[in-house]
Order: sequence, then C-alpha cells, then structure tokens
Amino acid sequence: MPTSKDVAEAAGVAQSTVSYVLSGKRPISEKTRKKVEAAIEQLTYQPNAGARALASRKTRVIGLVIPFIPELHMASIMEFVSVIANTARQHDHDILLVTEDEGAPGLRRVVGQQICDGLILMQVEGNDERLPVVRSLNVPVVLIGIPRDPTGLVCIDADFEMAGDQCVRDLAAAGHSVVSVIDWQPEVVDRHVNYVDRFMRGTDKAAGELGVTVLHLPGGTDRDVIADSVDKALAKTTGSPAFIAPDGTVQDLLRRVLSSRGLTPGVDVSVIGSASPTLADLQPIPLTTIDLRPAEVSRRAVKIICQLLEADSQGPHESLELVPTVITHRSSTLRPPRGA
Amino acid sequence: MPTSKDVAEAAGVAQSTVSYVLSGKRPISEKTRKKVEAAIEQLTYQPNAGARALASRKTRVIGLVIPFIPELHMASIMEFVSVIANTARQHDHDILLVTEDEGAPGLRRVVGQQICDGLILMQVEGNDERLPVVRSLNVPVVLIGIPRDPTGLVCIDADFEMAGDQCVRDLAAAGHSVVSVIDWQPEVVDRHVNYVDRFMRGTDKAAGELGVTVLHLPGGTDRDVIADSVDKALAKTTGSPAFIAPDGTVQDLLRRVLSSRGLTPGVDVSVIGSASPTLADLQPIPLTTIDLRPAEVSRRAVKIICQLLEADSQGPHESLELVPTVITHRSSTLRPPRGA
DNA sequence: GATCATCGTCGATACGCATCGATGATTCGA
DNA sequence: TCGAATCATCGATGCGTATCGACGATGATC
Repeated sequence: MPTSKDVAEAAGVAQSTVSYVLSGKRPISEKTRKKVEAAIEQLTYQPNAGARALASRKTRVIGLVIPFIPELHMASIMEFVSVIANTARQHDHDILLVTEDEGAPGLRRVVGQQICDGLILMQVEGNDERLPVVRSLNVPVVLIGIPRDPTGLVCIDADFEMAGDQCVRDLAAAGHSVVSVIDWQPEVVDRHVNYVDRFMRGTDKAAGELGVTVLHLPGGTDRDVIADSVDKALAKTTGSPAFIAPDGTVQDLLRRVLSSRGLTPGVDVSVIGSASPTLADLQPIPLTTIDLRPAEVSRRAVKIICQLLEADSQGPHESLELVPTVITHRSSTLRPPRGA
Repeated sequence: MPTSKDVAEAAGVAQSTVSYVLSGKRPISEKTRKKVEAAIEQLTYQPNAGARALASRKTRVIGLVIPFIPELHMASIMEFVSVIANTARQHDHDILLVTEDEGAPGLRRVVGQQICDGLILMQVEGNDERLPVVRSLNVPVVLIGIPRDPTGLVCIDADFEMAGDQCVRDLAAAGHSVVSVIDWQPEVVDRHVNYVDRFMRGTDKAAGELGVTVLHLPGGTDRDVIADSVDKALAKTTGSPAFIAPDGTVQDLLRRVLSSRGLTPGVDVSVIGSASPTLADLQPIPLTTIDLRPAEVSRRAVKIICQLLEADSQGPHESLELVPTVITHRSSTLRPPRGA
C-alpha cells in the first residue's frame, strides 16, 4: 500500500504538502496540486484510516446500536439500518454495528477504544438502562426514541402522538364512531417502549375532542389473541368497525382474522396499518397507512450526529425532534360520507 | 483518555511491558502483571484502536456488505446481519456496514483505507460484478452465496439443492404426485441469483427419481400473479395439491390466495415455506418449513474469515461450503398415508 | 566457581498521517 | 527601492501502540 510519503516523493514535494492538498487546510498552488493529484491517481493512493484517526483524533465512524428482538418487525429495522448507513456515507462517515447484546459495556467499549466518534441508538426504551452510560460518555449520541427523561440527551423519533391523532381523526371523518386499536406485541408494550404511550395519547386526545370511542385491545403474534381482540371490538361497535394496527406483524394477522370473519377492508370495515411507502408497496392489499417515516427519522438522526461531530461539541447538548407522520389513503378504509 | 504510557507510569513499569501484559507475547512475572492489571483497572484504560491498527496493521474489523433490495425478504437479512455481528464479537472483531449501493468502489475504499481487514459479502449473485474486484483485493473475503465461477473464492451458503430435494421428497412421501414451486420474486430470479437455480435443480432431480411432476410458477409481490400461479397449479394437479414457497414474501401471499380459494394448508393442501426457527415462530399458522439455516451460515462465514485473518493468508484461498438444510414438520402439510 | 542459557524488563523505533512553526519567494505600497 | 505583508512550501514533531534488540538477573551445568 502506498503512503502519503510515497505520493510526496512521486510528486516531488513534502509529505505535509500532500496532506494539505488532501485536506485543503492551507492554500496550494494550482501547479503543485496537479502534480500531487496525478501522483495520487497513479499510485492509487488511499489514506490509512488508522493513522488518520491517530493523528486527527477522529475516526469518521459512527456506532449504530441495533436491537434484535424477534418480536419487532424486522423489516422496519432493516429500513432504518440501511438508510442510516447510506446517509452516513453521504456525510463521509461509516457505520459500525453494535448489537444490543453488548449492552452498556459495549457502548463503553467502542467509545473507549475510540473505534467510533459517536453513537446512534435505536429502539430506545422509556427507562432504558443504557441512558446513564450514554450521559457519561463524552461523545455525541443520538437516540431514536424518546426516553421518559430526555434531560441532557439528543432524541429524535416519529411523532407518534400526531400519528394517533391522525388515525382517529381520519376514521372519524369516514363516519366511524368506535375505533379499535390493536396494540403492539405485549413484549413491546411491557418494555414501556415509549412510542406506544405516545401513540395512545394521540388517539385518546383526538377521541375526546371528537366524541369518538377508542378501544385498546391486545395485539401479539398469536392469532387467537388477535381474533379475540377483533371479536371484542366487533361486539362493542355500533356502525361499521374501524381498526388501527400500528405494528407490522399485528397487521398481517389482523388481515387474516378479518377475512375469516367475512369482513373486507374498505368495504365493510376500515383498517389503517403502519408502513413506509417502501413497505406499503409490498402489502398484499392497498392498505391505508400511517407512515412513521423511518427513512426521514434515520436521515435526520445521521444529520444531527454529524453536526454534533463537526461542532466538536463537548457540552451536554439537548434536543428533541419529532418527525411529522403522514396518512396515505389507499383502499382499506371507507370513504367519508358525502357532504362530510 | 488514559494511554498505555499512563498505565506504565502508574504501575512503575515501561510502556512496552504494559503492551506485553496485554498481548501475552512475552513472559511477564506474576508480580508485574498484577501491578499492571491494577493500574489498567484503576485508570479504566482501553487501548486506542487507531494506534493499534497503525502499529499492528490489523483493525480487527470486518466489513459486511449488505443488500438492500426491497424485493428481498428483509426480515431474513436482518437475521444474517445480527448473527454475523454477534459472532464477530465472539471472535473479538467488529462489523463495519457497507451498503451495496457503494458497489465495487466501496469495497476498494474500505480495504484501501484499511478500515477493515476482510469482507463478508451477502447476496452474491451468479455473475456478480464485484467478483473481479474481490479477487484483486489482497484481503480475505467470504461470499455468502455461490457465484457461477467460484474459482479462487471462498464461498458458503445453504445447500439449496438439498433443500429442493428434501421438499419434493417430503411432499411425495405425503402422497402428492404434483408439486408446485412458487418462485422467488421475478426481480430475484432475473438477477440469476444462483440459489434459485440450485433449488430448482434439487426439486427437479428428486422429481425425476420419484416420478413426481414439479411445476415452476411465477412468484412476486403481486397478489394477482400468485393467484394466477395457484390456479394454474390447481388445474394441473390430480389429487391433493402441494406448494413450495421458498421466499418469505411469496409465502404470505400464497397463504392468502389459498384461503380465498377455500383451501386449508394441512387439510386439503400441503404447503412448505422457508423459515428459520426464529421466524417460523412468528408465522400465523404452524408452517412446515425448510430451514435454510441463516444463523448457521452466518456463524460459519464469520468463523471462516476469522481463520483466514489469523492465518494472515495472502495466497488466493478457495473453498466452498454448503450448510445442510432441515425440514421441520408442522401442520401445514398432509400426513403420509398409512402404511407408506 | 566460571560459563551459558533463560527469564523478565527496558529503551528505542516505526507505523502513516495531521499540524505547527519556519522559511523562502513573491507582491504591494510608499 | 526597501520593508511589510502575503503566499506556498518544507521540516519537524506528536498521536498511542507493537515489536525488536539489548541487558541485567537468575538459575543450571560440568
């Protein structure tokens, strides 16, 4: 592997000049720049990341802490990961994978060994055990998810409260007076993953304002549980039933159960699921969706951390950003009554 | 951040001694070792990765090239990624994400800048454009998937031929004389992803030996396409129909179509899907599955590359490893006729 | 009891780059 | 026409670790 010294010799300049050509931190004459660039090209020189990190104290690597809970809808996680990785590259950074299994010590490790300059944590829970560690690390950290106490933390997430509100308003406008929310998996609910609460707050607030009834029913990966929830909802509903299934896996089951009850979404029942446009296209039926904007959340998370990294900010920054959600009408919901 | 020099001072020894305590590459007396370890503990010293990489020419990082094709079943990819990351940690390595979007130049970049010591490529296609680059890189690379010409490459994958064979044999034993394979997404088939061919070879070979008819019908994310395939299959089937759906997304659609045709898996029709045990548990019905062992494939891929890294092997190694697949009977297939 | 290997530790050096201060070359104004 | 200011480049140094050669101390050998 050629080094910057080799490039310097080939170009007939000093090594430091090569460095300045690359960084642009000092003016370089057009002539020397050309010479150096030619030498770089010819030797196919690429700067050594280790040496660069050692000298500059920046690795240009961001640690991404990913969850692996089988109960989570894995396809959505992959969408986060993929967009985060690509966005990071656009900001000239790389992504190091840190699995949740490593826990808090894992965070200390990658930061302590200076393998990465900052962290993005996915699936942050309300009372996440890693938060004390995060606060004590002297590097920028961006959380995807809003913990109970966001003091001193930088957080971003979809605006789940808005999502809940939008769903209920939308269904109310379509003429439903009772709206049933099929919850996330119990494993997720029990973890007090904070977005569940926020979503509920949104649905309930809108329900109160509109005089609509909202039922919260258990979800899960068990078909019987969903079936039970659906039957309960049907029993308590006057008029045409309406369902919201914010979890991808629950969605699939709900569809099956409804079909077994002889109900067709968009005809005699309304269903709103959650899906990004990418995933919505893969749905078996055109599903009216609440888009929680995973790609946008991911992009902003990367952008924020890159800003923090550039600013070289040591102080305990704090911010909370909520990404607006979007309802897209497809044919799984009833159309509003005329004149409404 | 404390350095090894700080540790040395605290322990009253030379910096090199600290280094030898950590690496164990030279004998150290019990007494000194204790002193050094105490100092490390007290200062919470962690070696600097950049400096280490610079001096040792090893980053202990493995680049993982992940695909992001919406047509692929994302949940399965996530399973690979997650197991690979965890296994790498067990071998004291980290995983750097490289997205497919970066293409061949991306591979050159991470290797050229010496950000990682080796690569794992997922979703390698039959005639992958990255192969020439892979061959020219002077670092170990493990491919998950078998390209058309594996000369000079290290490959590992599930034994798709075995999988196809197992599925057909199993369904034949259950009394089916016609077996319909619903293909992967056309996007996948068109890419000549090589496992499709291998799977087909397995089904056809077994069919020939057993005197069974195998139909290959188009799959995809379009429900109508699947419905069409199912209807064709039903038309050509005498006796009870049997389906194999090796793609996760296709599986979901197949279930819906069958149900709309009044067919119940395990009662009047057999269905074999592909799923690892982890994912099978999330299925809405107990699906008889062919397990393509993603976790095992991932584990072995990491193990292989770590061995290559230790061996510090420069020469163009070559190997091809196929992981045996496993059929698990659940209630979506008919039971063999008595006496069979 | 002198010789020689072995053991444990130290000091020095290299890894490849970024960065700072210094220096020579050039330009500008008075 | 000379000093000041600016510009372009160079040389030297440090980043934190791994590793090699050297060296004193210890124990074994005949």
